Amino acid sequence: MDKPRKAFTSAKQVAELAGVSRSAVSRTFTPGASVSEETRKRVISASEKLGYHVNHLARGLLRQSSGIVCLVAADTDTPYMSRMIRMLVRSLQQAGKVAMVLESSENVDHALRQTLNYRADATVVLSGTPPQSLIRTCLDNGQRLILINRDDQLSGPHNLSLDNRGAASAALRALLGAGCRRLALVNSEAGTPSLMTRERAFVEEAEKEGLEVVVTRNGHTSYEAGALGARRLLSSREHPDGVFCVTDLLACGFMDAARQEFGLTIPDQLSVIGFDDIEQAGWSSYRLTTFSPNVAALAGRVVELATMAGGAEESHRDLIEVPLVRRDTVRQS
Amino acid sequence: MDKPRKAFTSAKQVAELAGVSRSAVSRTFTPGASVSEETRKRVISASEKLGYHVNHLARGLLRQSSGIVCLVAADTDTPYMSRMIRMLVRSLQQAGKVAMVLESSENVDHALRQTLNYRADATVVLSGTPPQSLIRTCLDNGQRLILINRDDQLSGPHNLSLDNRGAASAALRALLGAGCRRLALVNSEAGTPSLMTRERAFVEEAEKEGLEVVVTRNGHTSYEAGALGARRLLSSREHPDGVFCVTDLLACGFMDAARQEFGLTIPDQLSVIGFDDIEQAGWSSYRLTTFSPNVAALAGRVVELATMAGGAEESHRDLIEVPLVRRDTVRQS
DNA sequence: TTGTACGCGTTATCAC
DNA sequence: GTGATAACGCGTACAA
Repeated sequence: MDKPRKAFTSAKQVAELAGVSRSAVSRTFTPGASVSEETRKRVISASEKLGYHVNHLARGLLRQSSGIVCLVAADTDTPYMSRMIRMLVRSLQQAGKVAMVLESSENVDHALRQTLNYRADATVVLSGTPPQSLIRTCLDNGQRLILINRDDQLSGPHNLSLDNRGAASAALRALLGAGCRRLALVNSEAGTPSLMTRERAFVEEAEKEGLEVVVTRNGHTSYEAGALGARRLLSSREHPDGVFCVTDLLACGFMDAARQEFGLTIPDQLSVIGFDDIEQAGWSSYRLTTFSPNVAALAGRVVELATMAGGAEESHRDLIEVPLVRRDTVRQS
Repeated sequence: MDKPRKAFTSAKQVAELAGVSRSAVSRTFTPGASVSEETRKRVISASEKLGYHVNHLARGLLRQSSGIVCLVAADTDTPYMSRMIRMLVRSLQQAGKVAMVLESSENVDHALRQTLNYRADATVVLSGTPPQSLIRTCLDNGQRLILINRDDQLSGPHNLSLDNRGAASAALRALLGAGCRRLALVNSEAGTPSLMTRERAFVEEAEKEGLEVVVTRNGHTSYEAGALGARRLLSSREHPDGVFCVTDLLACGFMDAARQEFGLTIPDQLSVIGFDDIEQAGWSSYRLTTFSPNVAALAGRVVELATMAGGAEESHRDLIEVPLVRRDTVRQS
C-alpha cells in the first residue's frame, strides 16, 4: 500500500560504494569474523555515508532467533504493571533483545498469534489466560513461553510467581501482632489468579487462628473499588480493625474513604496493609505498609529464561520473594 | 547460538501436508487473492494442524512495510508516560500495527538505531532529543519520524505538541480569577522542552499583567521534587498564594508538603494547578485542578501519521488542545 | 485457478 | 582475507 517510499539502504549498495563484495560487508558487522583493517574501514565509511543499518528482519530469517521478545499484558497503565513492563523492557534491552508490547485486553488470542507472526524468541504473558491449544502451538513452534503470576496449572510454559501465599501469611501475622482481631480483606471482582490466591491464603491462615475474615469484592482493581470496599466494610459500628487490601491501589482508595468519609484514624483505629509497593504507597498522604515484589529479580529471571540456549524445555516454576515494607499504616505494638 | 531448537512451521510444510503448491498457501493468507474454496479449505486445515502462522519478518522483506512501529521513551513508568504508551500501543494494534518499545534513558542513539535495524514503518520519539544526523538517516531511509512534545526546531520529522503555551496562559487566568496575587511556579531540573515552555509562557504572561513569578526547580520531575519545591517556597511568611506546578506529580508532592509540613489549607490559603491529569489527580486526597491532555486524540493523530501512504513527506506540526479540568484546588470566586 | 521461478537482504559455507 | 553461492520464508509476475 505504501510502496512508493524511499527504500532502506542494503548491504549491496554499501558493497558497491566501498568496492568490495557483499560478504565483506556482512563480515564487518559480524562480531568475531575475520576482516582486514583496510576493508573494514572502507565498509564502515561507506555505511555511514549511506546510513546503512543491518536488517534484523532478514538476519532473523537465517538465524533461528529474531531478537524479539513479546510482552503480552493488559492494564499496562497501572502503576504496578507499568513498573513491571519498564523493568522488562530495560533488562531485555541490556541483554541485546527488543521488547514488543501487545495489549491483551481486547483479545488474548490475537496478541499471542502476533507473537508467532513475528517469530518472537520468547513471549511473556503478564495478564490474561491464553487457551491451552495456543500455548501448545507456541511451544511446538519452539517459542519459549513465560507466564507471570498465573497460578493456573498450565503445563509446558515456564511459570514465575510472586510468593502470594507467603505474603498473605505475613500480612496476617503483622495484623495480629498489631492487636487486630476483627479482620477484613478488600479485593476486586477481577478474579485474577494472584489476587484470588492472596485472598484464599489470608482467609485460610486466619481460620487456623480461629478468626473469621470479612471479604468484599468490588469492580475492577482500582482506587474507586477500594473506596467502595471501605463503604461496605466501615458503615457498621463494629467495623474491622485490620484490613488486608490485595493491591495498593485498593488500599489507597480504602484509606482515603476511611479517613475522609468515616473519620477514622490510621493506624490507631484501623490498620491497613497493601500489596505491590506502588510509588504512591510511599507518598506522605499514605505511608502504606505493603509488600514490595522484587521486580528486578523477576525481570532478571525472565531475561535468563528468554535468552537461554534452547535445550530440554522443562517447565520451570519459580517463586519470587515479596518482603514486607513497614511504613505507618500498621500499629506498632 | 540457540540453534538446536524446534523451528517454526513454514508455508512449505503446510503446502506439502495440504498437497498444494507453496503459492497456494501464500494466496490463502493474502486478502483479495484468488483461491478456490476447495484448496483454501485444505490449506486452512493443514495450517491449523501444524500451527502455522505467516512469518511477518519474511513478509516485511518483500513488502515495503514491516508493520512495526517503534516507541522510543524514557521514564515509562511515570503515570503520564505509561498512559501515553498504553494509548499508543492500543491504537496501533487496532490499526494493524505492532509496537516495539525502546528505552531511551540509557542511550537514545542506540534506541534509534534499533529502530532502523528492525525496519520500523515509523518511530515515535517521546523523550530524549536525538542528534540531527540520526534523524536525517531515519528520514533518508524512508522511515517516518514522529516527535512528541519536542519543541526543538528540528526540521524533517513530524511534530506533535500539546498546547503548552495555551495551558500556561489559562493557568494564569485561573489563578488570577481566584484572586491570587503572589504567584509561583514549580518545575524540575529536567529541562524538557515542554516543561520549559510551560514555565516560560507562564512567566511571560504574568509579566504582561505586571506580576512577578517565583520559580523553583528541583531534581527530577517527581513527587519528591514537588515536596522540595514547597519547602523552598513556603518557608517565608509572605509565601505565594497561587502556584502552577508544571506536572501533576510535582503538584501532589507540593500539596502534601504544603498541608502536612506547613499546615496550609488548599484552596483557601493556597491555590494549586497541575498538568497531565494523572489518575492520582482525581483521588480524593488531591482533587487537583489540572490540565488534561487529550491523549486519545494524540494517539489517533500518531497512528494517522504512522500508517498514511508514504508520499510527499512535509514536516507536519500539530498542536493538541489541553482543556483545564476544574476540581477543588483553585478557589472559586 | 494453479504451479514455477525469481527476488527481497541476510548469513554460512566453501573454494581461492 | 576474500568473493561466489546457497539458503532462510515469503509474495508475485508469469506461464500454463
